[in-house]
Amino acid sequence: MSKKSKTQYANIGALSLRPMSGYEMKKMMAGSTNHFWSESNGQIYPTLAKLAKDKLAKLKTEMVGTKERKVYQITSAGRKKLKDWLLEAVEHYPARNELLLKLFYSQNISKSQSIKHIKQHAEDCKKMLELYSDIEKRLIEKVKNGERSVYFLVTVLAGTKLVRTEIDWCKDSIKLINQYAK
Amino acid sequence: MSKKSKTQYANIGALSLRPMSGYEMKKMMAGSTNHFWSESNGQIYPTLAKLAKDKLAKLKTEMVGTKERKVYQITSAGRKKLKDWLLEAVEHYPARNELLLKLFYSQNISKSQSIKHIKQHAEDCKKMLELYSDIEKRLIEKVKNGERSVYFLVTVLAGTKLVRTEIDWCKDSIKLINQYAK
DNA sequence: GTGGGCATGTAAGGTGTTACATGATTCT
DNA sequence: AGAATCATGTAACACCTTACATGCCCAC
Repeated sequence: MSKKSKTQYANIGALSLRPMSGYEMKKMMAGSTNHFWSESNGQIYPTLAKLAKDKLAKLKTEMVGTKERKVYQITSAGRKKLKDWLLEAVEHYPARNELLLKLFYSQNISKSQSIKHIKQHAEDCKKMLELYSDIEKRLIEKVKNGERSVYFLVTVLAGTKLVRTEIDWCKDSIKLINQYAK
Repeated sequence: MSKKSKTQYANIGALSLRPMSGYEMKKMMAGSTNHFWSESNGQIYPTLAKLAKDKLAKLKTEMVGTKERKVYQITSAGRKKLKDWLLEAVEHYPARNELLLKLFYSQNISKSQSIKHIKQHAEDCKKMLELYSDIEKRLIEKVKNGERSVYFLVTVLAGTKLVRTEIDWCKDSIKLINQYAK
């Protein structure tokens, strides 16, 4: 059996911020937890239904014209479940990184080819850094103004710090490869 | 359908270093690619068999006493397959990080509780840093002595740089949470 | 003699993605 | 009118891990 899924908790967590529909949850994840957690529709909708079945969330169907909109609201049992999980020790996922895997075996190709991948990665990181930096700035302001966003801030800080390091690593690696690879 | 698996390439890659049995490959991965790529027996053995079937590797069964030992050797078709993949653009995996997920929703618990997770993570990182640093030192020596290990070095460098950054981030985050969380 | 490392493999089962199906509403 | 967005959901399928099954060999 595989490692216990954390999807359920990611979804109760989202509902702990405010009541939401599946569609909104998807958007919300794409906009704020995307760099460390994201889920597809194939997970969100069934999980939300199960949450309601297990009384961890309460379903309220709103009508938008003739179209329904299913808004889920966390229950006290749901909050309890979330807290219990938050207190549990963090489990580690074996991370996979295809760039590093390719580099590890790059003796088999020319240095210009392997450097191309690294340069591309640096570009990608720079784009992400721009994005995260803006969010970071706004969150720092919010936190200083007394809003309770420290926890959002620390997750974004992880993003900015790590991509900055990756950009550094790209530079160092290119130098090393240029100097020492055949 | 899910993203195309890279398992096959990880295994041909390993065979590009030297002929190996499944058992050795497992050990080898645990010892050197573990921080960015690892595989279980349930993947390695069937993949190796398929590689032989597809003529990407050649199987030689050695006898150790009465016990067989299946050593796989990369073929030229295998090398070609590996090179083609090495030249392809890197695909990104959506990384999941349970610590960040927990922190994101940690308004729901006390700051001492959330800080506990971060401290634990810092400890874990420090252990990894020790481990990686040793390997890094040895590889730097090798590279300076003209051995072709630059590519191994850059992957280890990614490890050390990133965990160092994570340790920094832990410190910063603890401060921020202490100062601003309720 | 027994525990641990060597060595190969399979079965079961959960996880999660992609792609599809469907249709209303709103913006250009 | 047509495209984009809102909105919900399912089916098929690949992927990967865990756990098990099996048995030899060697050192203590």
